[in-house]
Amino acid sequence: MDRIAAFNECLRHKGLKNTSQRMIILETFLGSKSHYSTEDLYLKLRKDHPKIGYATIHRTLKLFAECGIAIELNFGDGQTRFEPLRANHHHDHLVCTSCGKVIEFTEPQIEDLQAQVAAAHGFVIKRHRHELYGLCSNCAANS
Amino acid sequence: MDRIAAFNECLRHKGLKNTSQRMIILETFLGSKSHYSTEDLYLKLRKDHPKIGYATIHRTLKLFAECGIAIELNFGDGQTRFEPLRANHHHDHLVCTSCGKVIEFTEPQIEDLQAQVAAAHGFVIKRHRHELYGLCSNCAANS
DNA sequence: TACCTTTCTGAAAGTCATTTTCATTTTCCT
DNA sequence: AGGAAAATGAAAATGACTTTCAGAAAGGTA
Repeated sequence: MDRIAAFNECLRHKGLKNTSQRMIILETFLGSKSHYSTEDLYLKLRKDHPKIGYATIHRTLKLFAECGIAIELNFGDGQTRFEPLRANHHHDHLVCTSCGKVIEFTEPQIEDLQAQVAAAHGFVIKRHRHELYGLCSNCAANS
Repeated sequence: MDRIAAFNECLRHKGLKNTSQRMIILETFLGSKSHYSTEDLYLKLRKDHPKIGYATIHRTLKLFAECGIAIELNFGDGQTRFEPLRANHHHDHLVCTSCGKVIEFTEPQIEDLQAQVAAAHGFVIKRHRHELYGLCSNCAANS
């Protein structure tokens, strides 16, 4: 099941309706590797779909997160960003605090250790956030 | 050097002044294990020091972070929290999404792996955020 | 100690991302 | 096709945080 089908499934499950706006937003959202804020996506969509309002885009991004189509990211700049989620492709982030570049990484050993830590405290983990902030190779070289 | 002395040192270094409000806020802040939001600390201080304003408390908490007395935490609930920082005592967090309980953990192997990941991408890490969200043992048992 | 420049403070106003409201439009079940 | 339920978009509201500003306090200097 691709992500568009998964979203439709989620809408049906929640008793919500499929609208042209939601499809347009979903396709644009999936068709990029970016980490969109509502503002980013609003500006991008405005070119071809000037009638779609900011509130609708924000509501829809939150809905994507609820449906498991996207995850919310917060890199501490005051804006929530949304990232398209690929099934079975969990990853964490390296964030350059100078140029804003974001690199994804996966480290199964860290995942294992996390699970051990949680188990040691009796926690049942639902999700986690792991972000490394610093300078990317370019910015480190030029500073 | 204790943290009060370190704070005074930082004030002097920045050319800032030591005021009674800053000392009151610092002592209250250090005298607790909590993860304070500005609001939390404002409400707590209001009992004994009703004249200290919200803005002063928030400015002071930010200043603590700049001076390395505190770190800013963001658990995704829209409020920034500040945690007193002990020298040489880095840790990460387990957060219960049901009751709000926060447990600190340390896992040196994870720290090592992080450093390896960063090095593999040429990143120079300045700080990181690692939070595990789920249900604490109590909440897991009662759900 | 008295002065005086700089920084602080508190209240109120301002920002800004996000959320809600509400009148109208659209979806989709029967 | 008809109609209940949900969605939309514009505007207003919210809430955390930040800034402004006039008076107060700190702390260096003479």
